[in-house]
Amino acid sequence: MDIRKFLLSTFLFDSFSEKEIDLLVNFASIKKVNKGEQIFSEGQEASAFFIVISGKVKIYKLSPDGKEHTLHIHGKGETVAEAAIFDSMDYPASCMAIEDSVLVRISREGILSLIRKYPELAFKMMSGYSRRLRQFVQKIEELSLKDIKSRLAGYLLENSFEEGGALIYNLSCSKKEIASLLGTIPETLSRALAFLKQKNLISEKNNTIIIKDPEKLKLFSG
Amino acid sequence: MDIRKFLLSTFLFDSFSEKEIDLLVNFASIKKVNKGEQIFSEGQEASAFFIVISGKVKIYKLSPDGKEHTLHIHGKGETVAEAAIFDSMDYPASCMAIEDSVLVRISREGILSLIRKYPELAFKMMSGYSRRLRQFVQKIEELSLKDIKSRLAGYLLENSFEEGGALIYNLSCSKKEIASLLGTIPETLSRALAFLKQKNLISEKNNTIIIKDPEKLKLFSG
DNA sequence: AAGAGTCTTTGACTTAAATCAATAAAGCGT
DNA sequence: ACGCTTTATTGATTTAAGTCAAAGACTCTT
Repeated sequence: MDIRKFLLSTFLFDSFSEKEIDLLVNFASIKKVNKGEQIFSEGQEASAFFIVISGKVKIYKLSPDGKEHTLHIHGKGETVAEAAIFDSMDYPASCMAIEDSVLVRISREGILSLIRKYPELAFKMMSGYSRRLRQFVQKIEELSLKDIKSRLAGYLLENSFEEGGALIYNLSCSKKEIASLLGTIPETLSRALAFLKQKNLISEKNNTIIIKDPEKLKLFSG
Repeated sequence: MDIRKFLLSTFLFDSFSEKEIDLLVNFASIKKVNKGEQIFSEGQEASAFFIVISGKVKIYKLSPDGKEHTLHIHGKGETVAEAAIFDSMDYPASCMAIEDSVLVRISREGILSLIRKYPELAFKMMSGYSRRLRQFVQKIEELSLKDIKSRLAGYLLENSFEEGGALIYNLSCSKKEIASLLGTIPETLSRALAFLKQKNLISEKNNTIIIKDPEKLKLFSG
């Protein structure tokens, strides 16, 4: 298992050179967690951030009445909690494995000392931050001015891939989780999916959604 | 408009010291553009990035058949094209003012040389990115699990200040803008305000909102 | 294979907020 | 001051999405 390759696939480090990645690896370690295991909790001191090698973890917050809202699900190659490192000493949300997972842990002190020594690395990371920020802005826009059907259509197009000439989305996590990602509840997602099926834009079997008419779906996501 | 003050109010530079801002200002200039004026074009060398002081600009791409597609609209306080700067790349899309606008222009070479010389500035900037990210996380949370009345109550408490023993919120911008900030429309904001007034939690006169009962309002924002 | 448990779907209902529409009030330029 | 435009409020209606409830499908365990 080559940690370097994974680091190069994250938005924060994808423009690092091999040598720069080697420097980074000095501060990285492997962390294995079981499904349901807590990785960190909201309010804890942020001593490190993580990158998922395999499995899936969710970032979530609890609302005052104890309801859980998933902000993000991180899969293979994605970074977790890097925002907490430079700003607060505390994690701004909680993180839990939703599958047995393997993570790279990068220590806060490690990454900070590295940037002090090699400021060029900061340029590359800031470019990554900038991109991440735009993702959030887009999510807020979508939440406030698109309905569920549009958000679902956009999500499917965004996360599908081509396979044998057809656009495929793999239902790798539960619809409950997807609903939460889209800022809604399972019932509503279920109805939205039914609607798109009924319009013959998608079909579903064996935990995969087949996008039958990407063009029309794109119109919907508008 | 004092560039220093403005820069200190942006998320990217708000933790800079006076001296650091002075260094930055050496590479900053004001750029005024009229509605419809081009700010940069796709493929040009990215020689600078911008922060919007007033007005609005759009980021757009032209498809091969000449059709324009708006990717994003940036308003006051937002950064434009900074990813391209850190990537040392060409502008990946074009930018045009859609209103008469005023921007700060910060040269690529300027900001890069500054960070090379003072790597600590990169921490402050990344910390700025982090804080902004957390703001967005919070905004997403509020949008998905609070109703307008709660969001308004929270917003008022968040943005009010004490004056003569009373909590005051100054209506410095139009209610239209506040509505947009809260992710709703003026009519709904108007009704939410009326509701809070009717509950005797707030009152309004002369473009100021007086929070008469902060404790009860706090309960509402929960 | 049977039972317990969670997911998922579907239906009936409720509610928050958007839309549509019509005034009223406040700015602004001449 | 006068129109003219933009902004703000209020009412009636519609709609999207949440809630509640029930049943079917799917795991997992024993």
